[in-house]
Amino acid sequence: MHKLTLESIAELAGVSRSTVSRVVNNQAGVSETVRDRVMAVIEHTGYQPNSVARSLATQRTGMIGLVIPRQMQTLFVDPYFPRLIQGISAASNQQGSTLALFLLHNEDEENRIYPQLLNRGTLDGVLFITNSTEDPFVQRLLNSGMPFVTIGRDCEETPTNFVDVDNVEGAVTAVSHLVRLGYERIATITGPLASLAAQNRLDGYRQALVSRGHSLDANLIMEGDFTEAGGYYAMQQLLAHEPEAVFVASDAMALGAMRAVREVGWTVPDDMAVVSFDDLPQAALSDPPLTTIRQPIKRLGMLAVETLLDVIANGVMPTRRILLPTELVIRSSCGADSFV
Amino acid sequence: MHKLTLESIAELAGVSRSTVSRVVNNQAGVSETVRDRVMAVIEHTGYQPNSVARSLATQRTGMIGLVIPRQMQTLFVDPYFPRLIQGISAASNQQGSTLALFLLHNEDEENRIYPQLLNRGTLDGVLFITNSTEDPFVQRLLNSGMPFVTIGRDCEETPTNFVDVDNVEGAVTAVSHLVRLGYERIATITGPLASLAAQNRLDGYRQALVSRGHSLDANLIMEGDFTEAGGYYAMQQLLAHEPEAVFVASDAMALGAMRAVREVGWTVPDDMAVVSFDDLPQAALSDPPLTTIRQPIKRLGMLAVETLLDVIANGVMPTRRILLPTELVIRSSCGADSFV
DNA sequence: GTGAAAGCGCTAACAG
DNA sequence: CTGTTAGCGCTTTCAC
Repeated sequence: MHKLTLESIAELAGVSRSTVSRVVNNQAGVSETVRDRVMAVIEHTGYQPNSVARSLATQRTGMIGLVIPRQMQTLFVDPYFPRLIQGISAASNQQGSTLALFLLHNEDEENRIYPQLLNRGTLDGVLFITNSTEDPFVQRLLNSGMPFVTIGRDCEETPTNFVDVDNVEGAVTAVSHLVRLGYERIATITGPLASLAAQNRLDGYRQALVSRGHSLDANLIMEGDFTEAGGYYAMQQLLAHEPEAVFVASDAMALGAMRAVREVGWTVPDDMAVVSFDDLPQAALSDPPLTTIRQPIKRLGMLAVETLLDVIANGVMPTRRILLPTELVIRSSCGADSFV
Repeated sequence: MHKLTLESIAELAGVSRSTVSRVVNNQAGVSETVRDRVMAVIEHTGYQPNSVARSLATQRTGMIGLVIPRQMQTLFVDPYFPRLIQGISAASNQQGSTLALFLLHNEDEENRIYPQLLNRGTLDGVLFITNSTEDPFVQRLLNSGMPFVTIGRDCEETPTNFVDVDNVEGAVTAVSHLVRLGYERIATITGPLASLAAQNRLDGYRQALVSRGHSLDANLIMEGDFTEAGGYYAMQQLLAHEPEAVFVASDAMALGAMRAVREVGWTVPDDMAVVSFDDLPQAALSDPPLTTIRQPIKRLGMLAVETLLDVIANGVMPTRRILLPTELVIRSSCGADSFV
């Protein structure tokens, strides 16, 4: 089997290279008969255009990069990453793009790989996962003119395209639910406040309380780190201040928090109502099952790709800033049952 | 800033395109002075060669594809995938390759994407994750002449390059440990036997018992599905046959199995010793902590990449068939403590 | 040591 | 409607 090129197909079909090119790219201006003849040859030979050559000619590769800097490697501990990447991959398959993955493990790799991503003409665009509002790579992306969309970064100052879950709204929903159920002393265990998601959820907590006429008590706010152990420890601190209910900024922390509650002989939700955030698979299986805010992670990944392709095709303006709504999933940890 | 090409650098440095190319590619046959001069211009302008053009000329893209067919989407439920992909990514960064990710979600996508992977000249090689001995894609890879390495597939008939954890040896180690501790009635909960890893671990269980002069009892072999619930259910069946110890083919199933043991009022390891497989983070945190076989997953990913690059550079012969050793991690679920 | 020239396989004006 | 002709940016003989 000889190497198949446009040229050889053209020869076999008795037409010129351009005609074959037109047929392959489904362009108008080819007669039915010729088109059919060429198609037949293509089918028969199993010809596939060389995408590298095409990229060189069109200055487009059809490839998008997913960049995950080293701070974000924490993604890998929970099921966030797998679901996100499934969404991203599904959308990029569907749109005919190919996905290049760049996990940066250390600063050296970042220094070596970032310039390559930006200058070598390999990528049509970049998806960048971050939750810091001041990652230096964003500035470099901006300077390079490379189309990009960030996932999980909403920054007021430099208007960049981003998609994220609406963490503020989710937290407001969670806390409002507790208020509605009649709890008075509502505490929160936050994520690490260096993370934007953690900040946003804390903001939501505050907004919900204030808008419902509750006062804020600094003793009822405890910083965690999104891990089970962190939630456990934070709850131990919190217990001294006797909250009736707590909004925990992640399911993993909620599991730890409930462990701490159990250990002092209290029960959830009777002595302490819990609402958390994420809706991991474990959330439904815990004892008691968690009332939590479900994040549409896979959807978020798909939307990120669609937004990026839109930016690539239609330019950066206007800036796309997309927040995805969350959903309150009511189970028993909040004590809603007793009110029904 | 004008577009930077070899041509423009050549002009700035007052030399020809070929000379710049030689400098960029670190080839011999350029005088010190000229080389330095060219280097200076490159540094100063920040020139990066266009990799698409280079690929077209060299017929190499420096890109490897990681293909995950739909059966393997189960990878995403446990921490296997994140760790594997971290290893793959680390090695491919280190070797200067770029990694393209193909998650195939359904048959349509497989049909559409497989031909593209094989013919379009985009990929230098493919890493294929599977645990079926008869995936049709392997045959297509073979026919296409595309260099590839399989992860998790050891098939005697068609000799293909693969890397995997040595599941047989791991299981032998686990079961031998139980035998050594003096247990007589040793059961096993297997993975789904459609999976090669599950088969291998069952083989190891049998080998260990037979080689130690124990007899095999079909009542002590129960098929699970690698999930917590599956392990729970399998153990419930097993309890009727009163085993003293059990080798469970995954940590997740072991957690379920221990739950079933607890529910009938038995304790681990006094009434039932448990050894499992994987060494997930949870294995150390369970009650009691699991004695288990640790798999070097990240290492496996790195090795897969190195093997693939070796195949790409040096041809498919001889066939590389690499099995990575596992490690027995002794904690308390096997009752070893009481013997120390 | 250095440069000229011929591709790599495709797209995209521009003619006819 | 179809073919001719330049490129896309780089590598790689082959002369000098």
